[in-house]
Amino acid sequence: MDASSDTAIATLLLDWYDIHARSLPWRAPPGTPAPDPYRVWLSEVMLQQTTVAAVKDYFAAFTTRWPDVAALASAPDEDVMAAWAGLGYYARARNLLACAREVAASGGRFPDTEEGLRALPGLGAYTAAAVAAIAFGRRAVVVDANVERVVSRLSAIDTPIPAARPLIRQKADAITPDGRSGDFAQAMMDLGATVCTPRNPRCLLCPLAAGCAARTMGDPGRYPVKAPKTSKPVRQGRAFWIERDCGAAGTEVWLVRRPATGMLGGMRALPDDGWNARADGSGGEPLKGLWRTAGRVGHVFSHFALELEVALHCGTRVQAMGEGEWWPLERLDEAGLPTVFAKAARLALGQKEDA
DNA sequence: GATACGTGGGC
DNA sequence: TGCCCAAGTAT
Repeated sequence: MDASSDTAIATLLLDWYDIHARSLPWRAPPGTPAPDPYRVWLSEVMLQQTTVAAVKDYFAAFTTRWPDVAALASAPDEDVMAAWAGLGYYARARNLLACAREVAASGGRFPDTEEGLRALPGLGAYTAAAVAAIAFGRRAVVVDANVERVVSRLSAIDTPIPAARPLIRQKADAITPDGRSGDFAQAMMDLGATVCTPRNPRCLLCPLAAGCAARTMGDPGRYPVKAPKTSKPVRQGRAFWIERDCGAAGTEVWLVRRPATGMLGGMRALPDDGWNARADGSGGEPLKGLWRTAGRVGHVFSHFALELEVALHCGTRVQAMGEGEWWPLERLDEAGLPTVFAKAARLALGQKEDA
């Protein structure tokens, strides 16, 4: 593909975007001034490995509660972690706060260059390029999974990802125009999300179909080529649901805070028997007395699956065990439990209703 | 380069 | 139903 056709790709794509751009809460319409860098940054971090549909409510909640970077920087850790609960990849929330505080401490404005952005916590190559392009109009080569798919199809790249990444980046660089940087980046992502989809791409609607090698060869869905996935181990574990003043008004449950790093790091949780990605749980109940089983919940993490037995202890005047807090059942939805523990809680509460 | 790190939706 | 996938980053 020569330079003139590379230019043609950008023109065709931007013309398509002028008509078909998705309207999203964090986005400015095509050709209009860039949105607030805080909102661009926040949305990009939330969107890392996460679907637009899942992000929308969280983005609204965060921007309502913390309208600017100074407000977010001032928020207590536990409030931000709880607000992130359910969105996954919790290191993002920890890095989000660290980044907000770093920006706030250095004057309250985000760096306006890709290099400056890349130095902030939680901003890797993709996010730094995306914010530089979308919020600051900088020319940047923005490569996410959508761009990888579009480019690997345009050029029919047979090398599997991740080995193909340097070539994909080079091809993406070649078609990235000097102007309309933010629009171009978002146009590539919109094309990938709505037309050049992973399965059953809608080539008849694609503005780039005429120059697409994969389309010409007849099987665009074959790209990008990826290495086969390895299967996930299945681990066994137990979680402990401990109530005090069981059945009374104002019943509370014992919650702990997970260590700051690792699985579900920094999140509120039920006590458990130490299950992790590498081993089944092996610890005993944190409290002597009568236990019964509520049942099991299944949960699939990014790199393993868990079968979690939920053990119940319903006592009166239960003593506190180590670090943790008694949490009122009627406010449990505000505790910010990660999904696996929210499932366990639902099971435990269902048992109570049955009893 | 390989691995750890969540979750929900689509087919 | 189970597998694939998503606007990746840190180590």
